[in-house]
Amino acid sequence: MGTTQLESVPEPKYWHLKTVLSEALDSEFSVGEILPNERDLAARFGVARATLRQALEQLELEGRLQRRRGVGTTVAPPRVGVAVGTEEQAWPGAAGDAWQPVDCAEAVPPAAVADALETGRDEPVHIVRRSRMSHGQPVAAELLYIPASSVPDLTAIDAPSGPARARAVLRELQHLDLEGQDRAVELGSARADDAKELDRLPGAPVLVVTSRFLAGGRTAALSVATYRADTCRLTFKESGGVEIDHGPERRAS
Amino acid sequence: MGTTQLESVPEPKYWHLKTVLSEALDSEFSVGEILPNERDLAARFGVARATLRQALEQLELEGRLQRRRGVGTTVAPPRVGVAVGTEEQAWPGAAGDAWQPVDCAEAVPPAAVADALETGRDEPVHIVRRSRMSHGQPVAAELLYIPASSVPDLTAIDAPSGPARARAVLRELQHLDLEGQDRAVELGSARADDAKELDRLPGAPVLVVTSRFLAGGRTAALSVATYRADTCRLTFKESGGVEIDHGPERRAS
DNA sequence: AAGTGGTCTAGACCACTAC
DNA sequence: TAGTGGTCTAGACCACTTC
Repeated sequence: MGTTQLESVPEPKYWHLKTVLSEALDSEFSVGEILPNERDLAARFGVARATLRQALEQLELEGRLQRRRGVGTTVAPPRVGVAVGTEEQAWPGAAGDAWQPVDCAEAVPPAAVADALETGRDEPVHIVRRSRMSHGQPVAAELLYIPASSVPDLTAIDAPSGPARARAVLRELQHLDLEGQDRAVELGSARADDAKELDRLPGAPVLVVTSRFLAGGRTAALSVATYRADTCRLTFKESGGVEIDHGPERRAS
Repeated sequence: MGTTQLESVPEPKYWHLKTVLSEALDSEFSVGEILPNERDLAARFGVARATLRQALEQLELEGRLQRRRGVGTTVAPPRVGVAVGTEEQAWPGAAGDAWQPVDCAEAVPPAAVADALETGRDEPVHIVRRSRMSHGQPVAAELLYIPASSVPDLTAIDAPSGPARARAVLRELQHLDLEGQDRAVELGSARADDAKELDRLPGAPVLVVTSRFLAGGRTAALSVATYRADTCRLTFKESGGVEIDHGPERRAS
């Protein structure tokens, strides 16, 4: 371990600043407390505001700070654990689902989605929008892509759009036999619409969870969920695990 | 869907720039190609270099670009899928493990780790350092924390440190009954040592995967793995899934 | 209206790579 | 040595929230 030669690099100012601020947060501030404004902080540390901001940005990325335009910078609470890999295989919309249907429409999906669904690139699919809350705050926004062939018995009687339509589509989905599922997590930045729903600015870092639901030997539904990367820790429960409460841990420094 | 009122926001320049560049990348550049340098690009678009850099930063975060000091900015290949949730429960170091032992030492872990392991905060544990490659590039660095009580039969004959020691510790670990495991993913920034191993600058965005290995009713080992967020897509295979090849997909725009 | 964070500029110098 | 991206400055103005 500790024997990597420190190679006389002049540490960037913002990096050092970040360390100093991080320690100050641990010892001198409590959750929710408001920090001095950026101009004052920069002056206090004798750096330009842009440099100070570079340090704050990193701390926000790590979930230590929360900044809101017009308000100020506050000390963030520890990240909330958000369960993603519920072990029991279940379709979206099954009982106990953490998501809330928001809307539904029929439209042509992005090419990458169409390819995964093996629908034609010009073929419209059902797109269900859902949102997920935790501790009173929005933590994720989801787009669920469902080919018409996955919900063949959807009646024209159901509402043509809106939450009622979304629920109808999800209800039909339950009729299929779920054969397996498949998940991927990657870093992304929030699109304008997701950002608004997550109460962040466009471009904010998000964890993008792509899930494929398999039935009848093909992808019967595809979910693209964007989680706030600053406030969320995605948890995956796997077989045999007892219940865990990570509590107010910090990442190993 | 599409009915969120567009509220007359003047789109920031860097955001618009990002969009323009993104489309240019799709249509006019191929993977590995070198972009014009930042000063030229900024001049070409009529913006300050800092603004141009803000756009490039986002594109790099999304895995579209790769920037290397002294070299230039190149078009990044699609993110590589890296399997994380191998369904078969197995201890680190089991056959077929994707990780390569690098080093091993005995030291006091960070407080958060000690708490998770339920060891005393001053009690040293084995710390195994491992690295993971994919397509010839380093994609992740890991610290594995193993309490002495989890490997009681570790003999003094084994090497006191280095890769041989690491292998010895891992070998002993296999003797325990793995009862379950537990995983979490969150966004972080690379520490200096991880950054060097991942061939990135300190502070680079990483996906931190924390895994707990349960045996004998407690946490017998804890792994903290940091994956390059720019180049990796973490994949989780779950029950029943057929093999999937996401291929050169892009995230749904 | 006052105060906050967000965007943007036009420079400068530094660290690193490649020739 | 020349060229690249990385850091830093000292300003300016804008968008947003709160009072």
